[in-house]
Amino acid sequence: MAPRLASAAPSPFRSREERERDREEKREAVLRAAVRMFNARGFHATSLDDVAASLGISKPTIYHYLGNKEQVLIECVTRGLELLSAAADTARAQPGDGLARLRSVLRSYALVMMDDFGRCVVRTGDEFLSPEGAALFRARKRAIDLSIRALIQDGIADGSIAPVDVRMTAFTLAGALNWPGRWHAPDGPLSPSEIADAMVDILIGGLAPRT
Amino acid sequence: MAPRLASAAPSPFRSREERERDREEKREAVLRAAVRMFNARGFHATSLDDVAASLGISKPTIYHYLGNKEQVLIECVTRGLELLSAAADTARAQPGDGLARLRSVLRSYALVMMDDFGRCVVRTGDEFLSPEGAALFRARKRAIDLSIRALIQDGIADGSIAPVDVRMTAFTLAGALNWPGRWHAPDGPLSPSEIADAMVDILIGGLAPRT
DNA sequence: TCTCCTATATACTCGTCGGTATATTGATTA
DNA sequence: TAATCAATATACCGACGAGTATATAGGAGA
Repeated sequence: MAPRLASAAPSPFRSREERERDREEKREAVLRAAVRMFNARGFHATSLDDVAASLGISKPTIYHYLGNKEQVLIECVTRGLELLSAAADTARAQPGDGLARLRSVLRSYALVMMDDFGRCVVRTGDEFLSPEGAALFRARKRAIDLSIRALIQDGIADGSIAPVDVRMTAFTLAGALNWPGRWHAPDGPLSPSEIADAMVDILIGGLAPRT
Repeated sequence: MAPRLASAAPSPFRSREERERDREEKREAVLRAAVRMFNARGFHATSLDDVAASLGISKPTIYHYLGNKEQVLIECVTRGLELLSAAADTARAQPGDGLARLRSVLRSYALVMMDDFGRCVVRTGDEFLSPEGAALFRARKRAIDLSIRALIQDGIADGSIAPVDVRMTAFTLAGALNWPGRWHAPDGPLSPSEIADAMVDILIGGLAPRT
């Protein structure tokens, strides 16, 4: 049999980068499986044995990739917080007045809340984390809150938003948008995008200045 | 020494009703202690030994009054749901147009969410309950949701509320008002009443018909 | 080829916690 | 006064689950 070209038949011998990519991929798979189970059954009610079983591997393998159970949770929450931060930052950099940009941020925020990792942020109370974990967690959530507040400020400054209590408004908006993270079922009749649009419309309705 | 009047010196011998009242009082004390710890540390992270210790009693005493751990949680959640239902029903029966009555319901709802038992409703996901418990739980939450929807309908009918998507509006309003149950700390600078007013104003703002 | 590192498994330890068996005390009732 | 019941405690059991000790197999590098 003629020897095959390297490009046609990928060698079973992995290079350095390939192995690192493999490793990353496996880590990611563990995280995905874990976050799904955490969301469905709760953190304390999910054992790492369960997570391992759902991937057809054994518990020590999870420890090999992720250290310990809290670390798994922290990585999941961090993923979610990163999505949220990204949503806030990119939408904030767009053109348009304050109200338009706020709308855009809220929409993205709502969508993240219907993603596995976004959900996890909302479902993970401080009480599940160690004090250090909780502090980190709070700091990141605060940064996102400040982003939203800044946007509301901008809107008030440029006249696209009525003069409201910035702090309470940010709390209220975020609170409402967090909620789908608790009840949204991916198989419902409305798509995440439709839900996000509907909620944002309702919330934004009261902010425009009365003409 | 002269014998005292019964009214002046309460006898140490308790009557039937007194004993029943005592029992009820103790049950209530257990529930209060439990709900506080559940809210602070999470259901799974709170052991009944902890709850018992916080009352200076022993675990079997809790079992004597309440059966088992899930029962304790169910009673707490039920208390909260009753407060919520009561808030919805009494405010709904008041005079005024739909918008005014909705405002009143939302305000009461928000206040309940800053009470120990109200908080517990929001912090207790279905995943903590047995299937039967979760079903009961969902049914009662649904009833409350329907109350709010009915009120929005009324407001649309009488012209005090703009024609909105009733279902999504009810979800959004309730979602926003649920949130204080997760972050509100009783020692913050704003009183529950102030928070409730501020949130309701923000949420209601968008519902009045544009003139 | 010998050694070392990575990935993975099996099988264990140990603490925690829900729940229970049983004893005790004292008031209630027949 | 004997029998009973309510209230409470101590001491235990059994399960579960986080985390670990240890073994193995095979590729990577010297």
